[in-house]
Amino acid sequence: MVIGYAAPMAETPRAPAHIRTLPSWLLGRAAARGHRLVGEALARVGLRMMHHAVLSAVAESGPLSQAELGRGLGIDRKDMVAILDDLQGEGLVTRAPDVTDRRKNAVAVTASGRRLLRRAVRLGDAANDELTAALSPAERAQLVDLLTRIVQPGEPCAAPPHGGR
Amino acid sequence: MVIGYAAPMAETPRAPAHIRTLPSWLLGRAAARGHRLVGEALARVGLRMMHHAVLSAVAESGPLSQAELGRGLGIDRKDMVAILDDLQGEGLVTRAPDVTDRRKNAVAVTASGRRLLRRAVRLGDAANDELTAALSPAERAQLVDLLTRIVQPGEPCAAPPHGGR
DNA sequence: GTCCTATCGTTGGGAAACCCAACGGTTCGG
DNA sequence: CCGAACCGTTGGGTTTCCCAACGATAGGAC
Repeated sequence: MVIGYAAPMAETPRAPAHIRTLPSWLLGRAAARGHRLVGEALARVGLRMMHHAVLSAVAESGPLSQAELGRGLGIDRKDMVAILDDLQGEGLVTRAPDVTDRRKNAVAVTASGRRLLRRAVRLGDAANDELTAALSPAERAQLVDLLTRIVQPGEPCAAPPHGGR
Repeated sequence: MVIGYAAPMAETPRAPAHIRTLPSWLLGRAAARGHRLVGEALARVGLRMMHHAVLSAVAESGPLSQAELGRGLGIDRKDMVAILDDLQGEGLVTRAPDVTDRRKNAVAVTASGRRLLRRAVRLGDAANDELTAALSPAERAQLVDLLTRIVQPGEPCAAPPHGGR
């Protein structure tokens, strides 16, 4: 039972049309490219994306607990431990017991952490420029706006509504 | 805790997170949400995202080889084997040796595969509607356009015309 | 015809991110 | 005092991505 098709398959190697119109698919592919670009850029200062995000959050919002960091960035607690182990091991952040709540670790950025972050920000920004090279500044701003509204469907997860007690 | 160093540039009253303005970060978060929503939806018909993508590509572009599928969808050959093993095991696609090139497998969709795909498409579309619920139709179209232009330049695994090793 | 290169499917390994569930230590309220 | 809830830690697991081989096959060079 041979299907009698005479198809020069080499002509259309791509384009499943339907899937390419789905935001979920496009988001996945675009995120993969962004992850690759930014990952390669940050690797030049020995950082990974998540490490960069944590370092940036700590440097901006002062001493934070690991749980607060995880909620704010959407990182799992398991991974947060490993990330902070790495950052602390390289002297980029400090993990000190919180004085007011001994359950928490007060994560703070060090001087060298702030210094490295400055370089990482430059590299990350450059990678993002390359990622959005096909977009005009206005289009990029629009993309950021649209994505922000997709990521936060209702309220940010940092503030759960009153009810689940 | 007041950081008292004078910012040389325009200081914003509050800069919540520099990370959240980076397209790469937003893309990652948005893609994660889309993956979760679509994944849950497709799970109701026993499909995963990649399985759905492969099934859709095969149903659209007729018999294809595994390598062509992988290039068109950006899926690794290793994973493609496993995906097709699953799809074939459930009778959704057939893997027959290509008559013109015995290296290739001619992957084709079956009747039940096409039937299941129809349901999967509806579920996937609904999940994407929920994903982009905060966007107007025009905004969603704009998002698709912007994302398409971001994904294009790289063209993940497309064969480079010249290059080589 | 014989080589040589490239591709195809398959198998192997590993990395990174994601999610869930438990445990001891701690805080807080009843 | 006791239970509920939180925190950090460790333990499972899954999925996607990338690299490198191997035998089998196709196409071209000679």
